Amino acid sequence: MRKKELIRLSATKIIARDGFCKTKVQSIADDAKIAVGTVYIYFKNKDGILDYIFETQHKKIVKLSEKLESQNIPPLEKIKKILRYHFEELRKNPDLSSVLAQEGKMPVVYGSPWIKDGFVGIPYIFQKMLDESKEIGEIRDIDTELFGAIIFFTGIETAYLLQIQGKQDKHYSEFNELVTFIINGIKS
Amino acid sequence: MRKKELIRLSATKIIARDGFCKTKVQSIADDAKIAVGTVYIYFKNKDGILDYIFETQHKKIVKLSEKLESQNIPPLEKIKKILRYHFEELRKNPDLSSVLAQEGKMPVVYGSPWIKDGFVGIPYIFQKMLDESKEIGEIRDIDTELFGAIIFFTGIETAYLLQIQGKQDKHYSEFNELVTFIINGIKS
Amino acid sequence: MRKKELIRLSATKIIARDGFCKTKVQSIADDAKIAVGTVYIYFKNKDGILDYIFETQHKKIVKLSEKLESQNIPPLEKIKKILRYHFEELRKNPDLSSVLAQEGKMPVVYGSPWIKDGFVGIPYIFQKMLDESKEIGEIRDIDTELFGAIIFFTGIETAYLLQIQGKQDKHYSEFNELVTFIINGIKS
Amino acid sequence: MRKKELIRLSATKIIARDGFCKTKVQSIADDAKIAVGTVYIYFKNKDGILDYIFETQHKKIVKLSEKLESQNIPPLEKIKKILRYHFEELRKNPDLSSVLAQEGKMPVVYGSPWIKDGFVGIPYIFQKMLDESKEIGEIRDIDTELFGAIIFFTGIETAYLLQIQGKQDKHYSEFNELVTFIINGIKS
DNA sequence: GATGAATGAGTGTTCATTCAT
DNA sequence: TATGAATGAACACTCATTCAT
Repeated sequence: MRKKELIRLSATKIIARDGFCKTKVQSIADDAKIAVGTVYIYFKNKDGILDYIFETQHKKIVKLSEKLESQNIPPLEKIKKILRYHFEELRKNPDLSSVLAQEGKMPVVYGSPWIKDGFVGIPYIFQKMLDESKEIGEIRDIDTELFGAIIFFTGIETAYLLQIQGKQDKHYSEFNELVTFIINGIKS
Repeated sequence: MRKKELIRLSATKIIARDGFCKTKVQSIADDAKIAVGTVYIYFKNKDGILDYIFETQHKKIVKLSEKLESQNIPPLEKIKKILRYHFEELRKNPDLSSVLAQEGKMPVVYGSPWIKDGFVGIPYIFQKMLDESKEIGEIRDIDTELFGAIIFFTGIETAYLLQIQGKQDKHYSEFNELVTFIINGIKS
Repeated sequence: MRKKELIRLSATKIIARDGFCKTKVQSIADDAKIAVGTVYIYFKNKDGILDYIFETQHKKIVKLSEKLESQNIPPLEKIKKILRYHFEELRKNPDLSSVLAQEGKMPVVYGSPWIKDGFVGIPYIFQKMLDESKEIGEIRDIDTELFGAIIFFTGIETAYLLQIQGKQDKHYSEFNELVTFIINGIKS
Repeated sequence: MRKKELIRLSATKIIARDGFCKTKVQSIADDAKIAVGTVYIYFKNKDGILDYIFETQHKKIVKLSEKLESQNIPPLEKIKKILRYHFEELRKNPDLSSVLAQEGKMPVVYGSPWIKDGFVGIPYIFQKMLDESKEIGEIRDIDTELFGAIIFFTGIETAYLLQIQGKQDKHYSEFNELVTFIINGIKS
């Protein structure tokens, strides 16, 4: 596999376990069975690794949302699809949900170069969809900026909670509960 | 003020700004205008300071929930009251909402000595209330363990989001939106 | 002794032996019988230690030259006195002559904060004295900027050469030879 | 050009700018537009590059001195000729004068394999010439070992000083001043 | 010979923690 | 209690060197 991806996967595993700050670059390298120095060929520094983890996930979602935009789907449905996709990703990679939940609000992330259209950009995508939804009367009059973010972070959080509550197997049904919760919570 | 409280407040301020791991004990001491050594009279170590921040907030909520238990209030109403109280606390101390949101899921917290009946204990309180609520048919048949945690963390998250979105002044109305969102989301 | 001086002396010893770049901060700390961390209480970084060594020597010479300025001494005599003083310093501390000779022309030194009136400032002091000397016809028409520097660096170099040629004991007579060499070299 | 020479020239440029210790082999390779690995085909290690720079210059001077030996020239004249040749070399390659002045007294150089008859050998050549000169009464009774070295290093130093004082164009006249300085300094 | 990705020992620097005052 | 200088283990990052291609 491409070395950079190898490092991303090992880093996700270790950071999920130890937390970003307590994670040693050496541990990541050990897990990836490469030398420390190699990490620094692909990443400027330790922060860069975390950035890349977020960036990768961010890109996937943005790509999906762009694809959905070109389709004629009701906005709430689009939100559901993105949530489902993201949820499925996190189910397949539980460590990722830990990292996103644990490190997703760290100041370090907000100082990242990709922040301009970064992870925080996804709440904005949700906001736009909620705006559309509001216009056609699907949902009631909520603060879409706030709820865009709430919905996004609640999604990550729920995936994380399922994991620490040992309910990985119920992912599918619990996800439906979550969607029902959200939709009922905002619909007119 | 009692030195220990002084340290807690300074620590909350600094940790909110820099994140726990990047925070230096020296910075906290500087902010509190005391010597580093003094911190170690009141706290076993750096982790102990974060513990104490969570513990303090936890105790307040447990105290309130115990008081509510002795009263004859519908369970959903109890949840609302606790959320409102917590929200009000976070509004008065925005740094606290940053700390709770940023560090509340860190492994470090889960390794803390007070964890047994700790911060994570609050979701359990919510769970019990949701169970009661479910029994009397106020809400539909949800996974109360999961939703106890979702509701609790969403509360903290929302307070944090209001702050970074610069909506401190709309705290009250946004809180009502959040409560409506949650109640609508779970009611039968 | 003051810790900072202790570090300066140990650093001079170790740098003379290993060269600045190959010198480990740990070695300096070991020699000074203190912890590495202590070095960083007194110095911003490793470069700062070298700066301080130069700065200290520079200040001594500037002080002497200021004292001489206030006296009614022929300029060539002033140069002799400064050279003699510096030479005597280097004889008492052979390691210092190694450091000044070896590191005195490194780019690192030229990037130092004290460079404005720094070590390179001493050649300028010599230049002024040569200018005076030229005016009164003591010496011939030389490029005083160039020879100010040549005389200064030759002084350091000679002290260094005496050391590596194992002639520390002949310091006094060799110094007189050097002075004669310089004076004969520039006089009218 | 032969790769080894290419590397020597690039190394001289980079070392003059950054100092030997701070110079990365990668930088030299970049400047020479070759791969790092290639450097290690022509040189055993990084020190070897510096050795070669000195060795090259040393060989030229030894060659010249051997040629001069076979001619019937007064010893002082020989010294002048060598100095002039060396000076001219340094004028054509200012980076070289920086390297020789900056690194010529480093312990690293004294640990080099070619040191036995190495760069430090040139002072010895000068010493022999001064001995001859002293015998025929051209110069006064000086410590020829010391002055052989002083004269040699002063030559390098002066070339270096001319460069940092921005007097490259005056090289010729300044050189004559230097020679006059030295000859007057040592003659009977 | 030439390459440059990979290596990993080595080092500057930080910072939680201690303890003599 | 309070102090803050001193400690030294720990860690991010570098870079000379190697070797499979």
